[in-house]
Amino acid sequence: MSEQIQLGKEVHDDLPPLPEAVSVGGSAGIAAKLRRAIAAGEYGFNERLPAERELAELFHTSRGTVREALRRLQELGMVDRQIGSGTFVTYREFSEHTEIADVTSPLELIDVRLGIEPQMVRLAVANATAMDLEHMRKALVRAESAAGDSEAFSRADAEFHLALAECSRNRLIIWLYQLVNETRSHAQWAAMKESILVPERIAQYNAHHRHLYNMIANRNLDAAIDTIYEHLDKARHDLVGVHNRGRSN
Amino acid sequence: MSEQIQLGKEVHDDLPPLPEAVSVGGSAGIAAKLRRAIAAGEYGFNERLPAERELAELFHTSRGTVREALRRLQELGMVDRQIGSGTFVTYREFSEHTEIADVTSPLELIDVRLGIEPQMVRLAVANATAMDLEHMRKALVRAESAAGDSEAFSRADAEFHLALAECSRNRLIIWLYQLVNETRSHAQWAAMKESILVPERIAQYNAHHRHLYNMIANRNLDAAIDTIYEHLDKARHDLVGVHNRGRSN
DNA sequence: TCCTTTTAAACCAATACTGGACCTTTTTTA
DNA sequence: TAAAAAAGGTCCAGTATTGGTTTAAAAGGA
Repeated sequence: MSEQIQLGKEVHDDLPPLPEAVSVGGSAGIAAKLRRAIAAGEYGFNERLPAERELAELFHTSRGTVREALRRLQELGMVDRQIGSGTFVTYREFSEHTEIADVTSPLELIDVRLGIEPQMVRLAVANATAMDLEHMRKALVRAESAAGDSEAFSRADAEFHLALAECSRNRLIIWLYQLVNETRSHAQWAAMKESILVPERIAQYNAHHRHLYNMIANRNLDAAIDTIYEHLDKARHDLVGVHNRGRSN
Repeated sequence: MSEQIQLGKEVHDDLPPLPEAVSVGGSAGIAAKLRRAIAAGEYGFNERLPAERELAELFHTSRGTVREALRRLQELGMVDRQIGSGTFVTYREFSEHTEIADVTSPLELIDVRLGIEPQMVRLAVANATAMDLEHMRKALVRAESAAGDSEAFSRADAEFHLALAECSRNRLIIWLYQLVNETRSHAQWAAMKESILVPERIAQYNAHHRHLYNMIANRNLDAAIDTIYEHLDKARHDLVGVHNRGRSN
């Protein structure tokens, strides 16, 4: 394992050892090896695999065979490939929090947020420091500049709400909300992002965010509370709308 | 989702013969390395990372690539960047429950409960089954019969509130409340229990519990909500003498 | 033989990386 | 107090890399 991270040293490509890597099976064998390497965490979530041409050389095979192997991994949902960019791992290693995320529905999640976030807002109005507010503002700006990209907005949105949690200056709340955010970033919700986060809704959410930020900065408790309720109510409404439409086939 | 890890057959092949590509992966790879370095504690909370130009040299890459990697880390909420100052770690490690319990004050805990429990009550009124109510009633009876023993009451109290969480039929809420309860039962409370849980207060708490149970069983939302607020307000008051009138939904 | 897989090469389109230069802000130094 | 240094923010054009595709030949197995 030269996975060591030594920033003070040279990060050099020593050519990796390659003992009979081409032992069995053509593309199938290579796919199996890559799958195991990913499952073992050798390539973490969102990390990039070596380029196809590079893998071909490492496995002493041709690029076409490597591509066939990667195609299988893609079918398994373990990697995602992008022209000009690379092949990225989409497989998440199981964490201690993964199980709960897998059995939590988006609606349940909203119900939890309806409990926690208004309280976060109350505490934020009382406790937020200038630096907390600055973090919030930065996430806000990022979310606003990602108006067209549902994926980028989703990330910035999570960051904004986490910044809100940090405004509460309550470490337990921050910690709980990190777990909520983790749940939030998981599968069921991910599948829905594209259909829910249309530009019009993103604009509305951003408007809520900005108003919420202003009200917290102005220490206007009642208006801030109203805004967060409006925000979450709308999120739930948008969510239920998707469900209803989905059932009507 | 758990089928990828299942390999009961176990080919005799060695574990991942695949070389880990250390210095490949572009900006994603560099982001991954930095993320691991931070998670490993190589750069602690609020510590400054090397300057972008330095990192570029260390990783044998250009500044733009390093900036892209730092941008990802910023999106993950792991670092914050200040013009003229540098890039600072904002990531705190809360790996184990005991750690968060160590840094959580009783007041912080009450603030969290003030957010979660009223929502639990709302959901309980809507979703509680007969069996859920029976669990609650049993814990209630146990708490009432422990009127003289602060330790026994404390356990029964935790059980009662957990039963309340289960009435919500929301798995995420139940899971979160288990964590809250864990924090709640942590050592630093032990000393306080004796001074706070005098028989008179235990009697009041029990009265709250019974009323809350009745209101939920009768599906009386408003009265149930009022009761849980009264209960938590009193707990908070008993802690620090501060009265909270934070309800505003 | 016939069919599938693998190899090899070239080209395409999309994206990322590079290596500057110059800016504003912050920090340090003289 | 003023100047210098250092840090992140931004922009640019040129170059390199990456996955996608096609083609044809070679290899391997039933």
